[in-house]
Amino acid sequence: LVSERTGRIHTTFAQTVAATGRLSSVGPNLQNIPVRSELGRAIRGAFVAAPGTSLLVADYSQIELRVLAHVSGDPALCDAFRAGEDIHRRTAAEVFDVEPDAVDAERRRVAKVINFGVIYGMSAHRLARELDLAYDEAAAFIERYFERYPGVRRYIDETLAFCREHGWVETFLGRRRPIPDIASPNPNTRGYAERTAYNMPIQGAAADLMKMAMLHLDRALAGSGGQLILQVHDEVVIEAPHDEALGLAATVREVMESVHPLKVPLVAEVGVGPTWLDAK
DNA sequence: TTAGATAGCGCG
DNA sequence: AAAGCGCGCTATCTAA
Repeated sequence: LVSERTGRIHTTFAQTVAATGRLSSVGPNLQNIPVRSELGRAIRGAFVAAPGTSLLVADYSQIELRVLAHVSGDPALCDAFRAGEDIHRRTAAEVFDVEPDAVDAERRRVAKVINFGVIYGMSAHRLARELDLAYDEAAAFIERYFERYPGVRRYIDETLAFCREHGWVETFLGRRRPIPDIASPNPNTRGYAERTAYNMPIQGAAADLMKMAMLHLDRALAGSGGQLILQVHDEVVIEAPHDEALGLAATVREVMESVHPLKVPLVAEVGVGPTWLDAK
């Protein structure tokens, strides 16, 4: 897969594949390079900057949950992000009815799974299995989540009502996805369509924002030696000469955070290093 | 030999 | 795996 022209490996980004508006990466897929395990991290460390350059890795912090706060307008969720809180800690505090400072690691872990899972329709059954809880306990957590974040419940209900009426949903920036199965008589098919319907405006909006940011970044980098070389959904990798890297980091962060004003702040974190691993 | 489907596993 | 969503690649099996 090494290019004869550049001596490097290049992916191809497919722009009309993912139904949510995300890019996909093929030939090879560079959006699923391992990183979570020890061995995985070693593999990611094999991706190195060209001689004389550094890698900048810039990723959006909790972008989907921030989009959820924006589209739902939920007071507690918006409040948490505006205050710069740790969102998983905040959810734990809400669900377990304790002060954020009193949240231990275990309860934060539970809340993290709830934050990522419940809003996309995770069942109490799966939550129970994943967290090794009793079914009734898991069901109670989900119920509690929606009590504390009633705007999220409203967002889901209103999005489903809209989808049932029109047969499609859209991001707040106007990207549409047809959901014909919303009217299916088959409960499994319809259930899948419903979860898809309220997921797409969130995942899709995050994709919209990143695409806009990439256009702005390309423009901002134009006069420099830096260039975009990779995108991994909520993260971009930029290669820049050593002497420009640190200065560009601040610019990249500013461009990404100001791409489009939301009801809550957008936060981007930028790291610099000799490898893809070190730059995070 | 090739195409299509499935299982398993990597990422956000 | 599962009532979380979105992808791509390799190995394996079946059918043509």
